[in-house]
Amino acid sequence: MGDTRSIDVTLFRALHLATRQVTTGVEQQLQEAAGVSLPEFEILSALAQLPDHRARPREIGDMLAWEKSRTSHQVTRMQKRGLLERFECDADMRGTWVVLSPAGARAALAAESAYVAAIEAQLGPLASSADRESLAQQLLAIGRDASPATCQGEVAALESSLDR
Amino acid sequence: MGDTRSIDVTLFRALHLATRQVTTGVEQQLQEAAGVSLPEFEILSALAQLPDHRARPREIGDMLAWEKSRTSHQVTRMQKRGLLERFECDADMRGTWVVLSPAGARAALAAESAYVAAIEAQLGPLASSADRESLAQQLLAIGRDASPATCQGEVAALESSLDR
DNA sequence: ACGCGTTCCTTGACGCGTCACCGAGCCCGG
DNA sequence: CCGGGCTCGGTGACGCGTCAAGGAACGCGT
Repeated sequence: MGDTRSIDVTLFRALHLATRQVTTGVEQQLQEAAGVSLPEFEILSALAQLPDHRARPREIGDMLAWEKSRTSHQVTRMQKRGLLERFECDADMRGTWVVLSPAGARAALAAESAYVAAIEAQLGPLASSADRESLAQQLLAIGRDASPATCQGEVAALESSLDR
Repeated sequence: MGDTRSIDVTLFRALHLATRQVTTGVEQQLQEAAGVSLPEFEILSALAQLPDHRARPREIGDMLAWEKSRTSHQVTRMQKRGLLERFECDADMRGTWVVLSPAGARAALAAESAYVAAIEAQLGPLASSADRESLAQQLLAIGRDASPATCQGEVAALESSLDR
């Protein structure tokens, strides 16, 4: 007996399922290709595309739409792994600089291409690219309309990247 | 300058964004309506729809497509909260029964309607129901095609619930 | 009856993420 | 110059999830 669930519940579950599957695949590939997790890659990538490979925690949080304590914890873990370093900030005595270590820069380089490759391996086999584009648009619409009004900046940025 | 990312990367990010937004909203509503988290609800709901409100950990894992150690940890936490109880299993001395406590049964009841309401509140404002249905189908296709071949059973179950 | 592989479940360590909270430096108004 | 509020960042506790490992019962083949 197929349960009489509303379509929305099915959609909700499908959303989770798809995200979980795709994410797991990407994380595995990223791990074996560059020895880095997805959250690690996000910070690495954010710092790598900065001219001097450094940023304040607050900036990182803004770039990634992360809470500051999340940023702090992640930086601490990556510091232990030797991917990042923390330095005092002369201009603002309560702040710090987060800087890519040499190892971190190397990892960022390796991870960047692995990241794209992994995602394309997961999502590429999907129908036409037109389908993928409209799918992305529908998902962004969900993100925009959802109630907790966090990270609208992210949505806007991604949407603008779609209409060329 | 819109970055020259491939569509797949945008799609990947959109997937995460949408899932995060919707999930956060649902969790909040579930929490304040029934005082229960989403993972807690999943176990509660699975047990509640069993005639005697009990199951072996392995069965729970199968129902939810969870690893057994995940199930074990989650049951332990919920046991501490008084939502569940563990009993020895006479038929198989190495196993246990996981049983809904009275409080758990109450919570399950309250949560079930809150869950559906919360999801509809998040996803309802979306275009037509036809759109939502095709969206769900596309997401399930992603889940089916993705490389780590976990939880294909879940995909199949949800897909069958779509074509009536 | 014995033994050995399998299944059942749990545990501990660890990564990730959130919340509540805190100390310290910054800055602006008086 | 001082005081109060703000921002900066970090910390601890906790929930969630995975992996690797392990103990104990089962059950089947001999």
